[in-house]
Amino acid sequence: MDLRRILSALSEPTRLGAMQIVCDGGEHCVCELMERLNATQSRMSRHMGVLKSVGLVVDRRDAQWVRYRCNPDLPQSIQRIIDAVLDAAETDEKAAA
Amino acid sequence: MDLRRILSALSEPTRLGAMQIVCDGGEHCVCELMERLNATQSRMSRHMGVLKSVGLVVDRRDAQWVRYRCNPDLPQSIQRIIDAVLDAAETDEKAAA
DNA sequence: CGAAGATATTAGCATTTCCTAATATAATAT
DNA sequence: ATATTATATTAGGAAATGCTAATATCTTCG
Repeated sequence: MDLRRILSALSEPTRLGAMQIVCDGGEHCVCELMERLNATQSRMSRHMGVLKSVGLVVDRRDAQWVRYRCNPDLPQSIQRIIDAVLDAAETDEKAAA
Repeated sequence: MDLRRILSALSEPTRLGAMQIVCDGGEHCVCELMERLNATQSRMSRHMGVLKSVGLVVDRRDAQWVRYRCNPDLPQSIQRIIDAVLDAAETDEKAAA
């Protein structure tokens, strides 16, 4: 778990948005993420690749889909960061609305 | 408070190191930070400028020195992120030692 | 005032990051 | 087999980031 790379991964808005979706406990295919985050297929796939490479998410092939979900085995110190960041992101969104 | 810029600021090692020092509750001049973080004057000054511009630290002129300290008025949602990140950084360092 | 110390800023360059467009791969359906 | 759907990867370019070296600013000291 490379803290620097994790923070860097979270600092990109589309990736942060993906984490918000993916950390609801469920699984989400790239096509769903693309649509909800308004991203092209290539961009979305690439961003999910980054999140996967730093260990924040895991994926699983399911027929023609790839299902992403939050990595359930994150170290506690990292999980606390994710929780705090997602909470702050949510706070932001409410303030903006 | 721009979450994206805050995470980006924290993702740079010298700046994270500066946050670790500056968030001990005290004040620290650039010359101290440069020395402890092994950075040139220009680099250190620039990095502190970034931390200041995103609101993570505040500064104060004191004779020929500029004293930096953690911004004491951070929103709680941001403070939680800082705490979690500094904690994870410390965990990392202990693991590496 | 002129020298010295501390900090900030500028200029130029190298590296990284992110994007689009195009192409490749994998699985399903006809 | 071929077409379709979903995803990944590649290539090329634009923009952002970080560094060094040099210069400017501000404050103290003699």
